Amino acid sequence: MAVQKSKVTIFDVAKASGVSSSAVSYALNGKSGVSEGTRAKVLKIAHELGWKPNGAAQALAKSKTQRIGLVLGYDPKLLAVESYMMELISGLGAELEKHDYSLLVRMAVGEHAKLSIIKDWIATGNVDAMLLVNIELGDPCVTLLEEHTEMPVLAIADASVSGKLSTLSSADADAVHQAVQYLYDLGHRHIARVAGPEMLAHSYIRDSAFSDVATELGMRYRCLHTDYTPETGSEATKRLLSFSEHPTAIIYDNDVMALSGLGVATAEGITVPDELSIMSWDDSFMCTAAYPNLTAMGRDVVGTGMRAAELLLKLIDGEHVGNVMEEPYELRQRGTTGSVPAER
Amino acid sequence: MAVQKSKVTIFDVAKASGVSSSAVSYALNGKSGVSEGTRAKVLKIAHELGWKPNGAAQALAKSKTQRIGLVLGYDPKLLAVESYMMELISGLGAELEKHDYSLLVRMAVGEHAKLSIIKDWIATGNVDAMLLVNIELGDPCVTLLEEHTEMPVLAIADASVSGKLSTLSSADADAVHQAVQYLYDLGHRHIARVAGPEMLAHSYIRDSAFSDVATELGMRYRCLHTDYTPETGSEATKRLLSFSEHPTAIIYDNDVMALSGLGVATAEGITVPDELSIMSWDDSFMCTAAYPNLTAMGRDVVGTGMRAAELLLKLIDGEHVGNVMEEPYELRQRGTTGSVPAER
DNA sequence: TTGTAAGCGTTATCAC
DNA sequence: GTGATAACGCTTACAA
Repeated sequence: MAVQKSKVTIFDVAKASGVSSSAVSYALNGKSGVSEGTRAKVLKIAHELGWKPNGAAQALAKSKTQRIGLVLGYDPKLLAVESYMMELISGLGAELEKHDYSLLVRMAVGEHAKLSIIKDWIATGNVDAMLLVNIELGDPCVTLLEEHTEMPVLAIADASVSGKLSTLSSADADAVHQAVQYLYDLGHRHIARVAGPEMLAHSYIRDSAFSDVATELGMRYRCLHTDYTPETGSEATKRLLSFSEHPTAIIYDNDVMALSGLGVATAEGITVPDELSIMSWDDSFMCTAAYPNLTAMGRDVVGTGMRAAELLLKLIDGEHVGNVMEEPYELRQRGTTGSVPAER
Repeated sequence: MAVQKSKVTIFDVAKASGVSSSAVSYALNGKSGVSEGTRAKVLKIAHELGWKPNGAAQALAKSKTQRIGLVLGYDPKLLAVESYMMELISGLGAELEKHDYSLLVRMAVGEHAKLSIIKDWIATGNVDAMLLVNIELGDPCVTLLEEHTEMPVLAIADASVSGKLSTLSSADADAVHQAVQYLYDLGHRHIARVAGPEMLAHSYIRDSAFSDVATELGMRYRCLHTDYTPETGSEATKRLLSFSEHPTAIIYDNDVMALSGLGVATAEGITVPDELSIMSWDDSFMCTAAYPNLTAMGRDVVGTGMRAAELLLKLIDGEHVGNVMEEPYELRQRGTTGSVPAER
């Protein structure tokens, strides 16, 4: 049972069990073609010898790598400022693990890096399928992958930006409705939003939804875009509060900015939530660590990762997936939102 | 130049250029064995046909996968609560990208999962090298990898826990010195620390260093362990502040807990930094988003990831690495630390 | 300089 | 049921 130094092959197992290499292959893969007796013997010996299939050889013979590809945009700031990606990877990885799949990660650093990594994977066959995240408006990656139907792809995005690709749709639009209605019910009639980068597709989706819902409810709505950092979040907040008739509620696209917004309000002597309500779109540990705890729109990102893994495996099996809805967001009411003051 | 649907092989390139497959291989790999004329022709045709090497075939022939393995402990909370891992991955990935390497990620869910993933990689040869992070005290992974010298490994850890493995050593011990000395110079003589899980090797390293330095300087020092979440951070803070003679400064092992500690102090009417100084060990966006901004011990984690990638590639090339020191931490003084009140 | 052919370790297709 | 043997696509001696 000692761990073998030199790698053992099916030929070694075959010799040790006195059968042919193909018999070994059948036995190990649970296929018919060998008697139960020899199968048992082969399995026993393979285990004793510590045999494991060589990944490269298996991949070459089966044209299956047992790998899912994930391209991350290289912006350490963006990646670090939110726990979204790490949670997604956690769920994805945990689910893939059950099916003997691994996650192959590459960083897209530079201009057309993302596109060329995808091209590379299509040509080299280094992954069995890909997960596409952070789609931008008019993203060329979508077009490329639409053409290459031989590469299974799942997009995590709003269905309106993922073209013909199979999609795990975010519940953003619904959540916007939920959030705005919540503030409306609290009496707010003038709200603002501190959003992420404008070119990100999901920013755009939220932008539109916010505008629509605010109009529908007859509320005043103002939106400023940032790069997700607390600095730009603070700036935006200051600008919003600089008007005498400032909004009575601000929704932030991530929790770091919500936190910095809370700080700005405090520094300017504006009481939260009595004079100003604050909501965060992400619900990370930060929201419960802050004082007062931040009201947030939360969702189960780890669960989304797991769901994505399941769908990817379906796609690899040639099953149809289409457009699947993500679990809805949940409004987690905490200490930074309240009813609007009777008069101002 | 149209993208080929069916994969093109070197034989296709060979036929199209009227040479043999080996000539093509030589030409494409920049090896001697072909005239410059044919090389140019082959390269041109290969490009026109959109040829890219098949990953599995190349891996099988060269016994090189162009992949680095990373095992993450599956605890979405732990992974999400800090940006450390995502930053490390960013740096790692960006540097690997330059050398045509990818990152293969697997989640260790369950008891001995980490160990068996490592065993799997040793046997299947699915990665060329491994990065070992989050080593625990007496970690069996270290022992296993020490035996398998054929698998290049870099540990990111304190050299005292990584055995004979090549190591990128954290500068934790030095940083502890720096932090405590800083508080001492501000007049603090009674400090406390809210630490992470006790079984993590780096917690232990810091534990020891803190004890030593405090003793050396003749300071009172108290330490409580948590699971890194804001809830346990708050609890620990409350306990520390419940004594009439409470510490005048608290250092937290991560920024979420520091933030929650700040909240606890505020809620109890203790002014920061006038009556209590607070420091965070990690410096993420949260520290500059909080109000007041949190003083923190920061370091360039992305840079550490890049350095790790370089060292791993060296190891793969058979070079000696040994024990390399990480860049030192940097004390980033902000609004939550100050001199101790003249009398209490 | 060029082409032929033997690996690399599997899986899959055949006859037997 | 079993065992040769040919793919899989590339690298690399070894011949020509």
